[in-house]
Amino acid sequence: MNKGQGSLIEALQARGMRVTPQRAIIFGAIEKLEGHITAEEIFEQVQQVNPYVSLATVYRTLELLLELNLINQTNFGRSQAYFALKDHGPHHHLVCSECGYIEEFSDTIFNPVRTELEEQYGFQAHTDHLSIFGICKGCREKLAGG
Amino acid sequence: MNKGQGSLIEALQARGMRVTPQRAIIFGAIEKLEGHITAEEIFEQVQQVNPYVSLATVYRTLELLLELNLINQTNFGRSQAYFALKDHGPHHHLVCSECGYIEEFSDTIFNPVRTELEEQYGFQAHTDHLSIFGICKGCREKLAGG
DNA sequence: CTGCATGCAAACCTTTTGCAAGACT
DNA sequence: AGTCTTGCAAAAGGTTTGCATGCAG
Repeated sequence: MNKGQGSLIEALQARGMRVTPQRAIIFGAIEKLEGHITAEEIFEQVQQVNPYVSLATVYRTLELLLELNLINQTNFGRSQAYFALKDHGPHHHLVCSECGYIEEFSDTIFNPVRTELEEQYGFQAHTDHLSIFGICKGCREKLAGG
Repeated sequence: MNKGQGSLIEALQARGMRVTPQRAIIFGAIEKLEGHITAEEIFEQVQQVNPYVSLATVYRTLELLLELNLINQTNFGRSQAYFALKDHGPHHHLVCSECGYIEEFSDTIFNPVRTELEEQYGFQAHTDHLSIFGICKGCREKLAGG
């Protein structure tokens, strides 16, 4: 599923979109940071490669990637948006309310829920990228212990 | 479970917090609007009672209610925050990506998911207020038909 | 009376946008 | 060459904050 380095460039080219240096740098940053990252984080990473790329361009590029369905956007209950490459299957996140730790888990766990919603409400759920809050293993042990 | 009118005032008094006229008006607005409402909506409703209450106070009061765990905050994938009284049991929302329609469903549907997360990840999930996106019944029919 | 709450306005943070200049195909 | 993209800076939208004043307890 993972398309490796340069996948975003190829994806863009395949759709006949322009691959500008800025976009290439931004793609590189996203691929390097790999995970759920904010526009600001991408921007900082981009700055290290070329300080003349603007934040506006980062946002515009993210918008483009969203339109092309190459990344997805979430906000883990926080004020900024988090972005991630869509290169490793549908999944969701456990977000620890104590320490902020984020762990992935597979979408398959939601299969029964999806079925239920379909049957009960006629609702076709796109369980794309949920964030479930709670207490992670580590924090539970810490809290229990002391 | 529903504590009826005035419940917020009582809850505040019980905790020894001040009940100012502004807070009373804001509480009234929240109880009247009953549902998932934005700070702005609360503000507008409050204005109809007393136009001298400020938006800042609305926000400060909402913050207070959050701290006291009397309301919860969600953002249905949108930029503003939505608030709701915590007076009718744990539940979640189906948000239609087509028409914006929002429907509630009970938390019990997540029981298997919670168990699974506990067993697999040691994660204690607080499935408080999830928003699941998808296509609602009405829109599915419309899309299928036309 | 005292400290917490308020109003106002300005600050803040994240994201979006208008416009002229520049670069990709 | 023509169109799409960029940078800059300003605007926008939602939320928070500093400070002097006012009111609840």
